[in-house]
Amino acid sequence: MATIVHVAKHAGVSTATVSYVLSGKRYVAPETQQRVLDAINALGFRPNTLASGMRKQRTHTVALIIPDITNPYYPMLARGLQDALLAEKYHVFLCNTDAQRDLEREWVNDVVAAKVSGIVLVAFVATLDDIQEALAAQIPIVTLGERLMHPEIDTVSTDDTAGAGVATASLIANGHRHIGFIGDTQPGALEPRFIGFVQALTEAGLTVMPEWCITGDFTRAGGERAMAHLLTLPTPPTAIFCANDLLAIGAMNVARQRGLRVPEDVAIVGYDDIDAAAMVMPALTTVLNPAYEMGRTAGELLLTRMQQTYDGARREVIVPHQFIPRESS
Amino acid sequence: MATIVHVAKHAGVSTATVSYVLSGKRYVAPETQQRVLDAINALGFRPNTLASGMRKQRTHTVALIIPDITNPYYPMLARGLQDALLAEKYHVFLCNTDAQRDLEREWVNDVVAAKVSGIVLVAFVATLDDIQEALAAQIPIVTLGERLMHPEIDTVSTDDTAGAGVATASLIANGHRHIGFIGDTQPGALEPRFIGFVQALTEAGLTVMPEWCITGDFTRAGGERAMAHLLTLPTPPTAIFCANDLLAIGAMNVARQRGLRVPEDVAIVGYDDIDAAAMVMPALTTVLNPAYEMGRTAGELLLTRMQQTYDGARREVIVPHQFIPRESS
DNA sequence: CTGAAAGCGCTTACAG
DNA sequence: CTGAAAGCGCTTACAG
Repeated sequence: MATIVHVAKHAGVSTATVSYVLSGKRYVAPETQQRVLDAINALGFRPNTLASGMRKQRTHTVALIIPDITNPYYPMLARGLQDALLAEKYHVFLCNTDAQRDLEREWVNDVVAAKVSGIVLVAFVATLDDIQEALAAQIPIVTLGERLMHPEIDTVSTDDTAGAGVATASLIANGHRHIGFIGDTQPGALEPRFIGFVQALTEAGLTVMPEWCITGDFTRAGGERAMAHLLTLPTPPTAIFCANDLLAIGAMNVARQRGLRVPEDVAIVGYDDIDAAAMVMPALTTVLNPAYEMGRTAGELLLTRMQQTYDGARREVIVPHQFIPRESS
Repeated sequence: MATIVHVAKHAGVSTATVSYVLSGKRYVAPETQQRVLDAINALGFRPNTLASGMRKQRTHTVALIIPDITNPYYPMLARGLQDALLAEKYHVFLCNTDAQRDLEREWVNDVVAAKVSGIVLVAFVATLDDIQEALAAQIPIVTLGERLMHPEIDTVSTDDTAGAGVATASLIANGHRHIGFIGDTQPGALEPRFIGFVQALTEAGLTVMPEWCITGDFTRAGGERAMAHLLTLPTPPTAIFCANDLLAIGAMNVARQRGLRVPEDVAIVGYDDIDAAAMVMPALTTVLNPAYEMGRTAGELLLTRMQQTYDGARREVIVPHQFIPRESS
C-alpha cells in the first residue's frame, strides 16, 4: 500500500507538499501539483483516513444513534442522512439504543471516544447530562424532536399538532360531526397528535367527547381493542382519527369484520404513512411523517457545523407534514 | 482527555505496561495491574481507538454494504448483525449501493482504505474483481447469497428453492390442482423460488401450465397486473404462489375487487413475510425470509475470522426458511 | 513557493 | 516481571 512518503519520493517533493495538494490548504505551483497528481495515479495512492483522523482527532464519520433500525420509521431517516452526507463522503455509524437510557448514554460516549465528526441523535430518555462528553468534546450534534434543548444543539422536528389538525379537519370537511380519537391523550412524545385533534374540533365548534377518545398502545392489536370498545357504545363516532397507522389498520380490520363499510359507515385516518398504509384495503388516508426529509435536513445542518461554514446559534427546522388522502376517509 | 501517558505517570509504570494490562497480552504483576486500573479509573481514561487502530491497521468496525436500508428486508439484517457484534463492541458502517456496480465496488474499496476489521457484503452485481483490494488487504468478508465464490469468503444463504417448495406443497395439500405462479421465471437472484414451485408441482404429479406462470416486476402493481391477466383466462388457477409478498398483496387486492373471496375462490401465498403481510385482510400466508437470522449468522462467522479463532476453509451456512400459514390460503 | 520535523496516542519487538 | 523507543501515516506550525 502506497503512503504519502512513496508519493512524495516519486514526485520529488516533500510529504508536506503532497498533503497540501490533497487538502488544498496552501498554494502549490501548478507544475508541482501535476507531478504530485501523476505520482498519486501511478501508485494508486489512497490516503489513510485513519492516520489523518489521528492527527486531526476527527474521523470523517457521523454517528446515527436511534432506538431501532427495525422500526419502520428509521430506515428512511438513515437514508436521508446518508444521502445528505454522500457528496462529502462521510461514513455513518449505525447505533441502536432500544430507547434505553444507559445505551443512549453509552453510545454517545462511545462515538465521542471514536472521534466521530458529528452525531445525529434520536434520544428517547437521555438528558443533557448524558451527552456531556460530546458537548465537552465540541462534537456537533443534531437532535430529532425537541427533547434536548441546548444553545449549541440544532434540532429538526415536525409539527405533529398541525398534522393532526389537518387530518382531523379533513374529516370535518367531509361532513363528520361525531369524531373519535385513538392514540395517547396523556402527556408524552405523541401528545401533540391529540392536541391537534382537539384544536381542530374546537375550531369547528364541535365538542370533544371523552368516551370517544381512547388511549391505545400504538400497535395493531391496540387499534383492534380500541375499535371493538367504540363499537359497544350506543352511538359510536362516524369517523376516527388514529394517532398512528398501526392503530388505524387495527381499527379498520375490526370495523370490517363487524360488517361496517370503510369509509361509508366509519371513516378512518391514520398517521405516519408506513408502507402497509398503501397496501391495506381500503388504502389508508394518513399524514406522512417525513422521516427521509428529516434525516436529510439533519445531515445538512450537521454538515455546516462539521465544515465550520456555520457556527452560530441553535437552529431549529420544522419539516412540513403532508396529508395523504386515500380511500379510508 | 487522559492518554495512556497520563495513566502511566499516575501509576508509576511505563506506557507499555498500561497497554499490556489493557490488552492482557502479557503478564503483569497483580499489584502493578491494580495500580494501573486505579489510575485508569481516577483519570476516567478511555483508550483512543483511533490511535490503536492506526498502529494495528484495523479499526474494530464492520462495514455493512447493502443495496438500500429502506428496502424492508435490510433493517432486520442490519439488526441481526449488530446484535451479533454487540458483545465485542464492534462499530458498524452502513453503506447503501442501490445495487449499482460502481457503488458496490467503491464502497468496498472505501472501507478497505478506512481499515475496517470486516465486511458483510450483499452484492447484486459486483464480481470477485471488484473486491480485489479487500481480498488483498486480508480483510475478512462474509457475503449473503451465493454470488461471490472464493476460498476465503464465508457465505450465508437461504434455501429459497426449499421455501418455495414448502409453500407450493401447502397449496397442493389443501387440495388445489390448478396452481399459478407470479414472479420471475427467468434466471436471476429469485429464480430458485420458481424452481421450488416447479419441483413441488412435478413431485405431486401436476403439470406446470405456462399460461399460469407470469413474470411480474416484484411490486404491488406488478401483482395487480399479473392477477388481472390471470383472471381473463377461461380457466384461471384456484391457487397462486407469488414470489414475494408485494406481488401477493397486489394479486389479492385485485381478486377481491373482482368479487372473489380469498382463500375460498383463490388461495394466495407470498414470500418474505414483510410487515404488511400480517396487516392485510385476509392476513397473508407466506414464507419467512430470515433476514435477522442471516445478519446474526454473518456477524458470528465474521467474528471468528476477525478474532482469528477460525481461519480455515470457506464456510457456507444455510439459514432455514419458515412457512407461516395465515388466512389467505 | 516549499521543506524539515514534531507530534497525534497507541502497540510491540527488543532487551534485560 | 517491566521499560525504552521505534513506528503506524498523516497534518501543520515554523522557517526560509
